[in-house]
Amino acid sequence: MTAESVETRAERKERTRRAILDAALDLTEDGTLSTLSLRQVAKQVGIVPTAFYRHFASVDEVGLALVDESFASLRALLREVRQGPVDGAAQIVDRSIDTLVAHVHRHRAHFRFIARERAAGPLAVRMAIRHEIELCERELATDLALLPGTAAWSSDDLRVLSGLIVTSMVSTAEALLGAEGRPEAEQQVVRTARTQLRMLLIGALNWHSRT
Amino acid sequence: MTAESVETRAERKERTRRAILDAALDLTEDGTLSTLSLRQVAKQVGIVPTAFYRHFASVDEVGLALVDESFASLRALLREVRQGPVDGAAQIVDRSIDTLVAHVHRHRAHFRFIARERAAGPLAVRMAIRHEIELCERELATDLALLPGTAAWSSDDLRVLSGLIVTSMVSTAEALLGAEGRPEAEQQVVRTARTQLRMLLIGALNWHSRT
DNA sequence: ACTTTGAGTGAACAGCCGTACACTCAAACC
DNA sequence: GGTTTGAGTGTACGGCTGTTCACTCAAAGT
Repeated sequence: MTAESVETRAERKERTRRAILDAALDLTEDGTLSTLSLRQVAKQVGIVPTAFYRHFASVDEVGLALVDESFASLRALLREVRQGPVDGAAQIVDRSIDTLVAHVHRHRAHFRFIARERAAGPLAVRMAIRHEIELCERELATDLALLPGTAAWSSDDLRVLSGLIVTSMVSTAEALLGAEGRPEAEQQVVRTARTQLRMLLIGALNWHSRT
Repeated sequence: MTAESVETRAERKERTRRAILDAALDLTEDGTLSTLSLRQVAKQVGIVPTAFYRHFASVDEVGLALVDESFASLRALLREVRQGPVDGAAQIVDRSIDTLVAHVHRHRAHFRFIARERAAGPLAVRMAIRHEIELCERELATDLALLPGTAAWSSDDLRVLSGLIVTSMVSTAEALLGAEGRPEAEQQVVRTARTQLRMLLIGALNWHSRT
């Protein structure tokens, strides 16, 4: 029988590649990308150090791949929030934060990775992350332009507000990671985030460009 | 004659200690504390590796000392801003941001260090930084309580607002570091920060606790 | 069936790492 | 003036690092 060769060659390669990414994600939980050694990764994956080069030219490239992955899932999250109904402001706030919390739970390792490397990673990785966050800000700004009340806003002011919101959400995500596994601390973070977003929204509603 | 022994023993030790801290600050410009090796530091200072232990038990302890230093100067900054006159809101915003910009220029290395290690440093260092930032938030909250218009605010809401402001200032500082040496980019960051703080202020002025 | 391809192997290398240990020798102390 | 102290020295060690090179050997291509 030789039951249908269960794994094609490309599949096996892809599986190893995934294993490398997962190992890197796991091993950066303590330490940075720059402290992550190729040999540690290889050992955890179960391959010999030199086999690593069949998949990536350096550890930094693994970092860039992880940035792509992380923001791919984050963009999926944002799309999800965005296509929801535009009901009251309070509902938008609550729904956004609930979605963020769920996503941080689901992709904790990715968020931790981004939070760390955003400030401390290799230059190329830092630049990639900064670029992705800027894309998020831009997308949010175009969405905000569609909201009632922002008709008279300058595009600069829209970008400023979206920057403010993104910054607040990033720091909320970081706080959630810090509250790991302590439900009451996490609830506190969620309450704070809700109030923060509402304050921001009130500021926005009373804002008039060109004052 | 033997002209007054120019350096006492304790002075010399202190000078070496400073040299170690400066070297660490300089060498972390590329890489993190965890990638910083005791041997690199020793070489830059001009001492043999083992002499390092006369001053610090580990690289992490150097990190903690640097956290102390950084926030000592930051607290001086905050005191300076705080004791200024309480004129119009716009003046407070402008003065705060100008002071921040000046301070980031003066202590760029320290700010870079904090920005990096806040997310990526050793656990003890991360905790120390988080604690210091929390102190800043608390002090700001008590100052905000003295401002007109916040009389009816709950203490929770005061903390939330001060958290929002601190977060915004931290991200402004990070943006300033990113705009290193490009004056037009830096001016853009300053303009954005001003608008952000004003939006926050408007949100605060229209806020009513317990809604 | 024969050839090519390429993921994974295994030994070897030069270099850096932290740290242990025994030491010097001048300032500080009594 | 003799003794103690302690910052800085020099050597040596085992362990981990990235990268090289020549290799196997089964799947894929022809």
